[in-house]
Formats: sequence, C-alpha cells, structure tokens
Amino acid sequence: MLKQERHNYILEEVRSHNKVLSSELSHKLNVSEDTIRRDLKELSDNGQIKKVHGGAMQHAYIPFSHKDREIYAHEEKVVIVRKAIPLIQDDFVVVMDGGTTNLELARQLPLDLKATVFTNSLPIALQLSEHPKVETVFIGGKILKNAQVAVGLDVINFVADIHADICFIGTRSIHHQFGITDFDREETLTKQALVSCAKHVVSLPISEKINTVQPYKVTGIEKVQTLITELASEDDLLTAYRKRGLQVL
Amino acid sequence: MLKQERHNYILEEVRSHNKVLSSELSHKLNVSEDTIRRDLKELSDNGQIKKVHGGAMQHAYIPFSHKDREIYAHEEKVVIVRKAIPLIQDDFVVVMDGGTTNLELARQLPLDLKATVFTNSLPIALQLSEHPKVETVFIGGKILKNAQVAVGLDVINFVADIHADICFIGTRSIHHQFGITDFDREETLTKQALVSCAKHVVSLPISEKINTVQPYKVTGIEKVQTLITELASEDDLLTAYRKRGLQVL
DNA sequence: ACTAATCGTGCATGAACAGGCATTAAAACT
DNA sequence: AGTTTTAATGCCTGTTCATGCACGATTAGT
Repeated sequence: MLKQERHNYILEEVRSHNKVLSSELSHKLNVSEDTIRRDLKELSDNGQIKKVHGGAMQHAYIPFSHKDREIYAHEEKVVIVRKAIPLIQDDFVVVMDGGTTNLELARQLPLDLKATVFTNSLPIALQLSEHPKVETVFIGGKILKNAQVAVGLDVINFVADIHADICFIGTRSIHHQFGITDFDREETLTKQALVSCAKHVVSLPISEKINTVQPYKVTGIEKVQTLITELASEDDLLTAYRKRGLQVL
Repeated sequence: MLKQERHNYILEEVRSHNKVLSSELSHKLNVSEDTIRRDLKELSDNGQIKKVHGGAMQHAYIPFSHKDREIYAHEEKVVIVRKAIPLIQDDFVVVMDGGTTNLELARQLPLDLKATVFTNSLPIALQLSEHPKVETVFIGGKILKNAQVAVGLDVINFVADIHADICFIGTRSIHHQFGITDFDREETLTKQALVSCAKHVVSLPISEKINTVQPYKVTGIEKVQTLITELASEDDLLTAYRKRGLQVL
C-alpha cells in the first residue's frame, strides 16, 4: 500500500468519522504505528487534519446540531430545487433519496402541495414531518451513520412494493457514459432499488458532479429521465445528456 | 475516546444546556470525574467555558440557540435515564419507542456501549446515528407529524420479526390498574407491537404521569417488568406497582 | 456550624510520542 | 549494469502525556 493511498484513506476516515485513532489505522492498514504517526504528522503539517494525542481529528468540529443546517453550495442547490418542484404534482407518490439537494427540495416544497413522500433519509423525513399536507413514510432499515440514511435489505424489500410516480435520486457522481455512481457499496445497492421503483427518475447534481465517476454503479444513464443542474439547460457540459434523450432543465 | 472528542462534546453540551455537571459527564463519557475536572479546567483556561463548583457554564447566556433540544422536565428525565442505563448490556438488542425521555436515554448512552437499537422515532434515530458503537435500525412506516415517530402496519410487520432483549416504551400515562395508555389510536396499536417483541419491557414515566389514564390501552401492567421514575423506589406513589411485582427503580 | 460533595495536588502506570538508527526498495546518476 | 541517493518503513530508547486513585483542603447547602 502506497503512502498516498494511506493518506487518502485517512482523510476519508477523518471526514466521515470526525476522528481517527493511530492504533486503529495501524491495524487496518497493516503498518506500524510509527508510520501512521508520520502520516498524521505530515497531513497535520499540511493543515489537512488536526493531530491530537492518540490520533487525529477534523480541523473544524461540526457539531451534530448544526451539521444538517449547513448545505454545501446552497445557492446552486436552491436554483436546482426551484426547477425540480414543478415536476411534483398533487397526489403524486414521491420517492426521495438522501443528500443535501433532496433535503433542500424537502424544505422548499410548496405548503399547499398534497403528496405522499417515501424517503430513507432521516433529515428529510424530519423536515417533511413539518409539512402540513405531505404524508411522509420512512423507509426503515439500518442507518448509515455518516449519511443518516437507511440502507440494506430492509429498504430494498420495502420499496419492492412501491410504484412511485417520481424518484429523486441522490447523486454523488454522474457521467454521460457510466451513469450515476457512488462509493459506498451498500448505499449503492439501496439506491438501485429506489431507482427501479419509479417510472420517472430525476437526478439533481450540482454542476461540479457532472462527468465524475465513483467506484460503484447505481444505474445507467438510460434509466434517468430528467437531469437538473444549476446551469442553463443549453450549457455545453450537458450536451451529451441531451443527446442521450434526457430531459435537461 | 480522544481528549479532544470529550472537549468537543462538553462544549456542545454547554452550548445546548447552558451548563454541565461533572458527575453527569463522567457517567456519559465513562471517565473518572478527575479527568472531567481536568477537561473543564483546560477549557476554562482557554476561556471557552466558565468553570463553577460541580461543573461548568457557558460564558454568556444565549437564550434561543438550541431551542429545539429542550426537553420538558429535563432534570427529572436525566435522573430516570441514569437509572435506566445499567439495564442495557453490551450486545443487547434494544427497542426504543419515541418520547422525550427515550430521546434523553439515547443522548446519555455511554459512548462505549455496543448495542443494536431499533427505533421508530426520527429524533432518536438521528441522535443514535451520532453514537460511535451503536448500530441503529429505523423501523419504517408512516410518520406521525407531531410525534415524529413511525406508526402503522409497516411498523407492526417490521417488529413482528424482532425478538429484542429490552424495550423502552414511551409512556404518556401509566396506571397500576389500567396499565399503559395513550390517546392516539394508531400510535397505541404500534406501541402494542413494540411491547410484545421484547422479553423485558421498561416504562420510564416522570412521576406526574403516574396513575393517569388515556383513552386507549397499550398494555396491561403485567406485561411491564420494570418501572423507573425520578422518585425514590420506596415512594408511596409506587407501592401499588411494587405489589404487582414490578421492579421499581 | 456541620456534613457531604467537590476540588486540587501528587503519584503511579501505561499509552503515545519524538528522534535516531538500520533495512529495504525504488529512483537517479554514472 | 553498477553505484549512489533518496524515500519509506520498522524498531529502539528515553520522554511526555493522559488518566485513575488517594488524601487532605475547600465549598455549598442546610
């Protein structure tokens, strides 16, 4: 295993768990604690993490109570969500995957919209429970800690019985050739189930996710009917998707 | 657990409750009070909190910062939860109903407890997703707006397959003769299912709920093994329950 | 003023650390 | 190809850090 690989792994761990322990890393990566210490020191000197006795932590601690309030690239996501809302009609059955864009969608739903929303995301369910007319159904299952979404067999079984009008699928990466991809295997399988339970699948990526790829495939691009970004629909970046027959907004 | 983690936790706790008690922190974080004292001293020296006898406070009172975290009769519920925690052992399968007392229980779970928790409450699931070692499984279903819990057939079917070690049932009213009762029909049916999936049922009412009654019956008192209130276990109010063979804490 | 809780200090112990040294492997240079 | 350089890693040693415990001093509540 290369040093760079370890560094990437460590950074990923820190991002998702807020901390790492030297002893744990040493065990997982099969190197001595000395090496880990050197890794941590280097990353710390670069300002990428904060070294502490026994391991390292993320620089800025983002407490639980604030974490879900702040949305990365919020402006862009508001633009996207505005374009997405007209897709939802009264009495629709909607499936909403996790992700901050979908959370923003949940927040911006018109208060007079009457619909049933199935979701596997805890923050989205909480948000929707405050909506006066939307009936919220949580798709239960094992909760993935970082993402605060339910995943796994329970989810997959649950949605097998649903035929939704529209599905908003969380999109970590989308590529005109490789489709929607993600990096967590279990999450990917769950997303596959969500995608296949709706006739109309919508992806809402911010433009920086366009034409990036992650290890695991959620779905091919042909299963996605609509793509909405914060860009103008004629933007060059989206040409490939228009050509493949997607509705681009 | 890293020192820095404790510090973050303490700061967050101070911000949300305006104060912390050394004894409480010591329990929750599973370290000696000496260590907590040292933590508080350090944070205090950095000017991040104000140390006082018995714990610490935040420097300036910020009235509405964490309004959503406030729990009615919080003090009493902390007392209850303290007594409840020893009931949960490592590798237990726990079922947690909704309610603010159970939410407090989720918050106070020792960070080194390893367990699987099934819950139908969104806030509790969110809280538990922050816990490092607890595996959280959400029991999906229709979300009841006010209570933010899942109810209905989906929930009932889900728990039919579970055999839990212990179930903490949310208790709106408990009576030595009429048992646990509630006022929402659908929620009541759901609670019945939760109760019947565990060998050990625990009710955590604050004393003002003792011997009150609601329209619908969740379960008779004979199905409840343990009753925990903020009162001393010998309190007269609890005599009737002791006589009926409940463990009263 | 009395009593129990809380505090501060010092000490002991084990974990984590820094820095030097040896080994290996890859890279760069004759 | 053969040699030198450099980087990466593991191991060793003395040092620092974190923590729990003991014990006397201090404080708060009655």
